[in-house]
Amino acid sequence: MKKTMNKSNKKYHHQDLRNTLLENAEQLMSERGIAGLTLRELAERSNVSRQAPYHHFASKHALLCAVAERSFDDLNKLLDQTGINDATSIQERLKDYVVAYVRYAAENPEKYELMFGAVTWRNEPSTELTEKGHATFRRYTNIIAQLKEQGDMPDDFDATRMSQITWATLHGLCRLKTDGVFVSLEA
Amino acid sequence: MKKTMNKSNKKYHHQDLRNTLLENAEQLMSERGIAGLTLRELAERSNVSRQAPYHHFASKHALLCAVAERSFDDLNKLLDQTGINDATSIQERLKDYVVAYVRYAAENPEKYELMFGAVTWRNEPSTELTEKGHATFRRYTNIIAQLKEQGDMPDDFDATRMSQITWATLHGLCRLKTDGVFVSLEA
DNA sequence: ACAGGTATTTTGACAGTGTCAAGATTGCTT
DNA sequence: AAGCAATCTTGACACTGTCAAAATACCTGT
Repeated sequence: MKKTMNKSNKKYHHQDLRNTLLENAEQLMSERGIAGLTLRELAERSNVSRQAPYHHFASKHALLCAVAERSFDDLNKLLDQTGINDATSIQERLKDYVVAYVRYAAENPEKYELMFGAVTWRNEPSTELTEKGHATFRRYTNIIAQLKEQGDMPDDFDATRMSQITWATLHGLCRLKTDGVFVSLEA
Repeated sequence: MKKTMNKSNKKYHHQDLRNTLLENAEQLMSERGIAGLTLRELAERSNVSRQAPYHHFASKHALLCAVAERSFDDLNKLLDQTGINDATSIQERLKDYVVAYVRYAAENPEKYELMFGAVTWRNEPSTELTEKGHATFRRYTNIIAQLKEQGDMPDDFDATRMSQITWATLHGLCRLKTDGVFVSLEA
C-alpha cells in the first residue's frame, strides 16, 4: 500500500494543480471575460505563486487551449446525453442536438469563444484541439446523414454540403449571441 | 482667405492625426492581429508621442470602436457599388451582396472581428456603432423582402425571419473563415 | 499685430501584465 | 537515509494602458 495521500495535503498541490487551475480559469473567465483572465490572478485564486502554472502550461495561450479542449469534452458529454433515448425520431434527435448546442453556447459564451474563436485557431492549434473540434462537427453530420437515409429528403440532397451550411447557421446564431450582438431576440 | 494651411505643416498633426491613427491602426491590426495592436506602437508609427492618441480617443477601446465604425462605412460603400446596375435581377443583386460581403470579411478578418465581435459589442457599444451594424443588416433584409415581392417565394415566406436565418448563415461562414477554423475549404 | 486662451502634444510616473532565470522545497525511489 | 526529479517560489525585465502635469503651437478678439 503506497502512501499516495498527497491529495489531502494542503501544501504542494501536486497533480491536482492542473485541474484546479483549469476550473478556476473557467470561473474567472465567466466573471471577467476572456480578456480579463489574468495568469497572476488565477495563480492567486489557486493559492499558488505566480509562476507555478508554468509547470503545467507552457504559456497563457496553452492554458486557454486546454480550457477549450475541456469545453469540447463538456459539450460532447452534453450531446451524448441527448442521444440516450434512441426511440425518438431522427428529427427529434436533431432538435435535441441543436437545443443543447445553443444552450451551451449561450450559457458559456467565453468557453464557446475559445472553442471556435481566433485566439485558439489562429495560433497553431494543437492536433487534439482540431480533432475535438472536428469531432463535434462530425457528430452533427452524422445526424444529417441519418436524416437523408430516412428518405424524407430530395434526391439531390448532399448530406455533407447540407451539414456545412446548416451548421454554419447554427454557429452563426451562437456567435451572435455569445458576442452580444443579439440583446433582445427571443429564442 | 484664412490661413488654414496646417495640413502641409509637418509638426503638430492637428486634425489629421485622428485619421492617421485610424489608418495606421488598421494596417497594424492586419499585421499583428487585433490583440497585437498596441497604442504605443501605433503612436510611434504615427510619429507622435505615446499619449497623443488620447486626445482623439478616450481609450484603446474607443479607438477600436472607431475602427469598427469605419469598417462598417467601408463595407457599406462596397455594397453600394454592387447595386449600381439596377438592371440585374434581384437574385443577381443578392448574389452580388453575398459575394462582396464574404470577400470583405475574408480579406479583412480583424476588421470583421471588430464589427461583429465581443470586444466592441459587449462593452457598451456606442449608438453609432449599433446603428451602423443594424443598417448593414437592414440592407440585407431589403433584398430578401424584394425577393418575396417578386413573387417567387411560397406564401408562408416570412421575409424578416428568413433574413435573420440566412444572414446568420452568412455571418457564421464569415466567422469560421476569419477565425481560422476554415483552413482548407474552397469558396 | 499682439495677448491670451484653447487645443494639441509631450514627458514623467505608476500599477499591472506575461514570462525568463535561478533558487528553494517537497516527495518518491533506491 | 540519500539523492534526484518534480514542483513551487522569488527576483527581474520589458512591455502594456493610462493618469497627471508641463510644454508647445494655433486661433481669435482687440
